[in-house]
Amino acid sequence: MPVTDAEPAAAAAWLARNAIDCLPVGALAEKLKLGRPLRVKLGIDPTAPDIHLGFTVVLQKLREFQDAGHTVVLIIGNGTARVGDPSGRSATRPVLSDAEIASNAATFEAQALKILTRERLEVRFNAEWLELQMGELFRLLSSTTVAHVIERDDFAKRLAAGTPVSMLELLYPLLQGYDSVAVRADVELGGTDQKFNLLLGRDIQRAYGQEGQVILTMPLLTGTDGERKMSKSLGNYIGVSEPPDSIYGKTLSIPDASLASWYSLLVGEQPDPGLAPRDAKRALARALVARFHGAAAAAQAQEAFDRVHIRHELPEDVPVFDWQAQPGDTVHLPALVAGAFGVSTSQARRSLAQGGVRLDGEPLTAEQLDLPAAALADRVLALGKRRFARVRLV
RNA sequence: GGCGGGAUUCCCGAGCGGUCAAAGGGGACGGACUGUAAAUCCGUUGGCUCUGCCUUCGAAGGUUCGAAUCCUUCUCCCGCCA
Repeated sequence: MPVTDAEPAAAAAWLARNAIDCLPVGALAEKLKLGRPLRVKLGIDPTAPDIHLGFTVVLQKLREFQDAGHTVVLIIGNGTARVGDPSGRSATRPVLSDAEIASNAATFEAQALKILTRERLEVRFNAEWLELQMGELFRLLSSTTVAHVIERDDFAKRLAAGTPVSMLELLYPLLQGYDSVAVRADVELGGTDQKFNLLLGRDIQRAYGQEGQVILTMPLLTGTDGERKMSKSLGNYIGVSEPPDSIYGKTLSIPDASLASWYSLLVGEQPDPGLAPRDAKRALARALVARFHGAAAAAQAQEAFDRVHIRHELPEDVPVFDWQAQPGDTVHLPALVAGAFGVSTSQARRSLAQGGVRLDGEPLTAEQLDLPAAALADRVLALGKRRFARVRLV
């Protein structure tokens, strides 16, 4: 696909339409006027091998650049991962081992290709150029002042609060900027939390005699908790590689208040205003499953969810749990429940006491701690609303 | 180099030498309700052969009838001053 011949100002406006910042003002249109494919950079910290929905917001923007004929330069930060990105962190991040970095990076590209196209994609590892000689490192360090770096919001907060900030972390933004120099980036994307780093990249490029990159920041997607940004370490994320049922269910679990922002960041448009929140959420969940697993899987996920949660029926395929007993034996329920669902015996007792365990839909009471095995054979045990196991005596 | 502070159950964070498996919050789990695994409310939240027993409070020793709470040493972390 050729570089789009659309009018540069209009093209720039389109690309920046849902971005928070596109700086400097007017610079993107100027770059587009060059009439050549731009080099659009995105740096990835290979700490988490799972790409989650929040990250796809940025990836989709990259895809738009690709579709317009530009080149995406994906930088796997195997060099900088030895440092750890301090963005938004309140504590020092642990440094990853080479082995962890390698395995994480390996799964990353494959997942990114669920959204990016392989054409006009350049994948680079920054360890390639981060073995800096002292002289080169000094040149990089002299491009930036301490005052400038500690202006950054999270550094400022941590310093004010007296929490530690290591020299290594201070160095991170400079190394990220050096990446821009190394790949001669025209544009760099990131979440809004990356604004400082992206801007610093401009300064560093200019210190190296290059034209400064345009920076484009995308809004951060809220996590499934509806409060904090989606992040692997906060456990409020939906990974693009998760199974359909999981993506569907987790999407339905977001608070209604998150619907509008999820729609705008993930779908690109708002739901039909006449749609009830519940139905808008179902449509969103279906769209997301369809995006990563196909329309058929989406329909199936919805059906599976309705079956279990709305009609309170059994899932289509209930896992079988083998239990060693003769039909005449007595079965101690806490042990059975613990074994079937992988919880502790104590936890199983609590669930039993709270009426959280059902046999073929009938709640078991705390008094029935022992049942004859024959009463359990081939019946379905349920813990809570969504864990099922069919008991099979062996 | 000097002085001081801290390490508690998944996380944060309270914990007079006994009544501490350890407050409170978060998270998680279960229940009720419902339009969903939303919201709200209630309950539970170390393990087990469970009216009792066992293992936890950075590590190792010690004092004591008895320690998360006192002492010693050690490891790690942090602040202030230089």
